[in-house]
Amino acid sequence: MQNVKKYFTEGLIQFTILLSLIGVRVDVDSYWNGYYSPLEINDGPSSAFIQTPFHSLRDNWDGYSVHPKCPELDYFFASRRLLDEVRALGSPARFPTQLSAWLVHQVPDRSEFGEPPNSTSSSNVNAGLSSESTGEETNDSDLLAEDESCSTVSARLRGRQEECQTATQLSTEPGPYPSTGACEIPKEGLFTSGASPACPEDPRPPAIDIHQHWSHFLSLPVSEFDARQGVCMSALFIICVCCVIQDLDPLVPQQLSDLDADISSAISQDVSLRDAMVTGSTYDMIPPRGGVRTLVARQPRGPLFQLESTNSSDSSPGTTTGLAALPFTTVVNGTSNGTLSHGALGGCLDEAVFDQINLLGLEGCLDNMDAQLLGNLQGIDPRVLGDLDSDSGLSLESSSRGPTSPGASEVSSASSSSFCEDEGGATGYSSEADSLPSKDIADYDTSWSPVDLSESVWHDHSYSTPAFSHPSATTFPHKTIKQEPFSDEDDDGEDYEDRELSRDELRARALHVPLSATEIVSMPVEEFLELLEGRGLSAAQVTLLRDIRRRGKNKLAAQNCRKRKLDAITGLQEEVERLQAQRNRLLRERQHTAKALGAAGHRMEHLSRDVLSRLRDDSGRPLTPERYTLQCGANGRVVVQQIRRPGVASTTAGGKTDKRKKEKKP
DNA sequence: TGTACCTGTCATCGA
DNA sequence: TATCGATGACAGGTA
Repeated sequence: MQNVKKYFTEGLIQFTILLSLIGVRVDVDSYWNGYYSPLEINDGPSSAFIQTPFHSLRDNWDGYSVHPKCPELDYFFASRRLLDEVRALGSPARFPTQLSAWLVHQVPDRSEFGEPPNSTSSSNVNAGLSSESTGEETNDSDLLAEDESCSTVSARLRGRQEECQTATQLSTEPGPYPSTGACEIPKEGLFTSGASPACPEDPRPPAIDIHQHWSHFLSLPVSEFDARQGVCMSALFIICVCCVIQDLDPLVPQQLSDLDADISSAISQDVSLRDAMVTGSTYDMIPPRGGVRTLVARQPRGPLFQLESTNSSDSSPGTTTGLAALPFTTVVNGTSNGTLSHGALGGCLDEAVFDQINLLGLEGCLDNMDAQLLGNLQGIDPRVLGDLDSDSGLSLESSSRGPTSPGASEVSSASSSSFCEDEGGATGYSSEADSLPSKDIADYDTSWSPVDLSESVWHDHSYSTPAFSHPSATTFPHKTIKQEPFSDEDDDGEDYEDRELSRDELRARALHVPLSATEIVSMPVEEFLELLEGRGLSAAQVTLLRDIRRRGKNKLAAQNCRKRKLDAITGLQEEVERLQAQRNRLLRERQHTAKALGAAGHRMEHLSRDVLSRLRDDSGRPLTPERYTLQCGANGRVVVQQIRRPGVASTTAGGKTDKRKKEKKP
């Protein structure tokens, strides 16, 4: 298998050269650096395979790891914001998908058949890339970018001297072409023998040379090259995709054998690139059941490469498959296996996403669905909406769940604020009836395919969507791994209500307390006391109300307390790190200072020797450092001082001092 | 089965 | 004295 991978990898490199020669920019560096979005359109109306680096955002959905200079940053945040708005509409916030790759192959340029390169039949994607796809507005920056791309490719190909030489020979073909690298060679020359329509004024070298190069490059006979070039291109591209999937993205679970099984069929289909659709897990709106319109995830059953020849634009808006083929599912779901997604060039993320939404009728579907959801929501006490994850029916939307919680508390709040809290974590005294609601909420209103979402979808706990507890109003796409499919017994409406109520609310209902736990906890003290006194409640009701309020308050207080504790721990950890860094810095400074001090001492010693050697004592003998030393006074004057030794008299400048001392001593 | 973690609850203290 | 917030401790549930 390693040999196969190596072979495919080398094939990828070769194909990189081919793509560069035909004008398709291949950013190999992005592959090696884990930025798996190598294919970009450089020009040409037919080379419309584009990829949006959804998977590059796999682990940086929060945007932290996006390079600040990344040109896609703005698009990224814009798309994130828009997608959040889509989530906020009430639709299933996460669209699981299994589709990781889509396969397209090069179709003959329509310009070959005399059609204008910018005809309306060109792909929409190309239309969106007019500045590059037209090939006429290429400016210097583009050329520089192409140069960089080509140089990158060349740098990656140093180990393959032969191919590199071939590529260099092709790219530096003598002629009127600017020496901007292999990317400048018009791809038309590869497929047609005539001059390229992109640059009609420029004479082209004989196409046969190019064919010979290509034939040699592909180790194919010249006679076979013309007939097989399309297949070769397709096969190479498939190989390229296989290499990408197998070698470059370890998250892709599909096996190469699965891909190989589909290659033949894939090649046999004449699919336009722009028609290649992203297919993933799709949601179908099943008929209302018990008043609940349930989204059913439909797992794609086709081969990995969904070479559907149906034009995506034909999808009528508003159809029930509007949620299908969501291109941003890979983005939304950070744990998706998606690696290759349909989309536009880097920077066209949001356009691609919402173009797909529009094309596939998601907009209409969302409208229909959300209208229903909102209609149901209107009948719900808004305060109840936050009660779902609370055992006692209390809203946990406290400040402790806010996004400001840093560090460890952020993790805690992230997990607790998600849907998964319903199932994860303790529910307190949930051995009683109150353990039921959160655990089985999704049982009665969700229906997922057993093979659906199994492990790759709902593990992302990082998003928070307000849940509402009304069973007939929503679906709970979270934590459905353990959820049983629809069962008849789940249709019992009273069961719904009983399950979602907490213990305290059940008790309150039993005692006919007309208020919810949220109301009891959140109301002011005066109002609460007025409630206790003014409504003629029984002692049991009053006790229960006090207990509910006390427990609810304490629960929130406990949450705040834990949040503060985590914040304190985090702050202390940061403090420790800061102090350690400061200590290390001070140690380095001390070492540096000691070293500088030693050097200064040495220089002082040398200077003293030099000065003393130039001085003479009263008898004309040079001063020796053994007997004299230089002393720097407070006023900046330097004096020679004789080292006091028994029986040694001072001379020169130090004589006066010694004399004065001698005079003072008696 | 043991362990870590999360969460709800109780008891207690101080404001 | 009642109320409330904070916090330690405990218990139950889950992975």
